[in-house]
Formats: sequence, structure tokens, C-alpha cells
Amino acid sequence: MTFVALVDDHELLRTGLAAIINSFEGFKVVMEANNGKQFIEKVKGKTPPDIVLLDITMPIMDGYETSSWIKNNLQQTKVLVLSMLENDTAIIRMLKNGARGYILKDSKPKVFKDALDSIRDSGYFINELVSNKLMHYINHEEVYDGDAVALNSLSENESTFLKWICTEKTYKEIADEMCLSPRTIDTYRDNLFKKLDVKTRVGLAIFAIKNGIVNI
Amino acid sequence: MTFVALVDDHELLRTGLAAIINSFEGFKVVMEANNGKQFIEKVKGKTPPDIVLLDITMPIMDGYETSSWIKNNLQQTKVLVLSMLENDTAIIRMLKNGARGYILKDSKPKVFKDALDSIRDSGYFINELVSNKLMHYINHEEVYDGDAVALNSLSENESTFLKWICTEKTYKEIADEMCLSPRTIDTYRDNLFKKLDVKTRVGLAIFAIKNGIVNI
DNA sequence: TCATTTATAGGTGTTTTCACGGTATTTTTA
DNA sequence: TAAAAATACCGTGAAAACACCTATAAATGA
Repeated sequence: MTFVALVDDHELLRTGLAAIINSFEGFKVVMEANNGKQFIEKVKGKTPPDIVLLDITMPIMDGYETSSWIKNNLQQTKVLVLSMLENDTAIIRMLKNGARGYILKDSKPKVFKDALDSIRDSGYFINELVSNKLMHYINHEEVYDGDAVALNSLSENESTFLKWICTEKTYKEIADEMCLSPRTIDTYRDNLFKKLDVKTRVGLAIFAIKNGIVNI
Repeated sequence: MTFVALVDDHELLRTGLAAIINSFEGFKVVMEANNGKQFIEKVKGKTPPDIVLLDITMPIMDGYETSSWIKNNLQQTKVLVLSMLENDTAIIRMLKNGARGYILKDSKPKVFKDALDSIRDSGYFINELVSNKLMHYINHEEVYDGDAVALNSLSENESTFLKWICTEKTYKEIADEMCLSPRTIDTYRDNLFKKLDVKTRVGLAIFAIKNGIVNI
């Protein structure tokens, strides 16, 4: 029997998924959590699940952090990402953080079953989505490094700044909020423009939303 | 037996929902569609379902249009909205377009069961989410009118403009793309600032994303 | 330890955005 | 059919955003 945990903030989706998984021969849902932090608390002192089905966009502790934590603390547990995000950066970043597979929330149930089987049997589920990104990554590592590493290496302040970016405040007002000089804020912006390969504030906002840095 | 249709572009969610609904005594899922257009095609010539479980954010034909169409074409069919959007405008707009209830995708399954029962028995499901908005709406109609009607009455050009807003193009470039004078674009922006009660381009972008006018 | 990177901050100038004042024409509607 | 609205357009000036460059102290690291 393969034991599965569901970590996703949409309870209804979780319930539906649990029903599907429990109907699969040999799989059983043994744990559910709303976010990474809750998962960590629940898993403490228990036998860890074989597979964690993990969303990326979640409050409190998102999928990136959670996958990283699982990689470092639960070596036998394999992460299968189940997300709405289809962009390169998110996929590469999750794979770098230890995920064994990545499927979209609008996949067909058969894909879902295949993914679970494959991760149980071989430890990985390499679908087209993942293999494409992997191949691109191998051939254009520097390109993704610009993005994925940048995303990984966003400083605390830069993340906070990105949250403010998605408001109607001016840079001067953001500087006040963050207790920094407007010049520093200018530098943050210029650096992020380069790091994230965008040219305008709207570009930053879209990036932040796309990558789940802000929840709107 | 109450017959239910699911209209949502996330197939996995649909499958899970179908499992849940079919496990409820007296309910049966008889139809699934990826968007409003597909639903209309599928329902043609068949007995319409009693309840349509409808998402808002969908490609091709979104929940707003779909609910409107159902209201005008399938009088016996009741719409229950199942969405991630929690903002006033979306809720009021769906109710105005004929929805009988509105629940969030991260609701608990019990809420979901209650909603289905209530809509079957009384035709409506008035939860706190809906009653709050309704009360506010009654007391501050003008406020919501500013928003909800504005959203309803966005012209073709304004919607297109909002899509361009969420890119890194300047207003001048947007004017070129839309074959309009930059001055006209200025006016669009100024009008939308007033209509949507925002002050900056970022505000417009966030609004467009929040309300599913653009899919990022 | 010496070089490099990182975080902070500043100067100057251009481009873009935004506010506020309009006009002319077509479409709706009362 | 006259009034109201929606649509497309224009001018000006201030504010904000953006580009590009330098500088200093602290942290990092080879």
C-alpha cells in the first residue's frame, strides 16, 4: 500500500482528490494539510507518507519551501507537484527543490493515475511538461539560471518589495513603508528588472503574481 | 434524482467533484464541460440539468456569460457558482447574472453538500458570503453599481485595453496595437480609473487579473 | 588577507504616466 | 426629436517611472 498526503489550501479539491486516490488500487490518503507549515506539524512523530501531492500557491508556507523541507527532512518521501502554474520558472524551481514530478491541475485523471504509479514504481514521473523543461534547461542553463536562481535567491527585502509593487503605492511611498531610501528602492527595482528580465513595474507585478509571491 | 452539470476547465477538479456529488444521495452528475461554449453545445437537444456547477475563470466563454445564457435559455436550470474569486464585484456580478448561490473552491465538503441541498429544495443557497454582499449591495447600491455595472458594461475596446494593460507596452504602443490615437487611450485609462476606482496602471492590471479579464 | 560581492544610497536626465482642461461626432434613449 | 450618453480625440504641465552612473560599508570568500 502506498500512502499519500495532500497539501493544498483548497479543501474541496483535496476531498475530491482523496476520493479519486482512494479509489485507485494500492493507494491510500493518510494525511491532509492546508499548507506546508500544517503538513510539517501533522507529520511530526508519524510515519511519513510515501508521496506528497503538493500545490505551489498556498498561504503561510508555499510549495517551494515545503518541497525543500521535505527533501531535507523526509528522504523517503517523494513530492509530486500538482499546480495551476505552467511557467518554466515554477517547474524548474520545484524540480530543483526536489520534486519528482509535475502535473497540472487540469490534467486528465488518467495522467494523474500514471503519475502516481510511476512515482511509486520508479521514483519519478517524467511527462512531456517536465522533460521539455529539463531538456531546455540542459541546453540553456544560463537562461533558466537567470530566472530560477533569481527566484530562489530573492532576498527577504526583494520579496517584500515585490508585494508592494502589486499595490498602487509610488516608489517613494514604498520606500517609506519599508524604511529605506527611495534610491535604494530604485536600485531594488533596477536589479529586479535585470534579474527577472522585465522592463516595467507592470512586468514585476505580473511576475510576482505568476510565481505566487503575492496572493491576489 | 437531481441532475447536475459541471462546467470548469480543470478536469481533475471536475472528476473529484463528480465523485463527491455522485456519493451524495439523490444527486447525479450527467454532464461535464470545459467552458460555457462547450456546455451550450452539449446541452443542446438534451434534457437540461437541474443544477449547473459553474466556475468563473474559464477560457473561451467565462462564467459570467455562461450564467447569463443559462438564465435566458434554461429557466429551470439553477446555477451554483464555484469559484476561487472572493471579491465583491465577482459575486455581485454573478448574482446579477442569475446565479442562485456562490461558494468558494476552498469550502469544506459539508458546505458543498448544504449548497446543493438548499438549491434543490429552495432554489437558493444564501450563505454568509452571499448575504453579506447582498446586504452591502442594498445599503450601498451606488458603490457596487460603480463596480459591478462597470465590469458588466466594459466595452469590447476597454476589455482589450485591459488585456494590453497587463503587458509591458507603453500607452503609445498600446494605441498602435489597437489602432487608436494615444489620446483615446489616455481617455480609456482615465475612465477606467474612475469606473474601477483605481489610481494607477498597476491597479488596473490587478483588477483585470482579479476579475479574470486576463488569464496569466 | 585582499578581492569580490551585496546592500545601501545618491545624482542627473529622459521617458512615461497621470490629472485636468477641453472639442466633435455618433448612438441611445427618454 | 431633443437631450444624454458614449466614443474618439487634443493640449499642457506635473508627477512618477525608468536609465545609467557612481560611492561606501559590510559581508563573503578564495
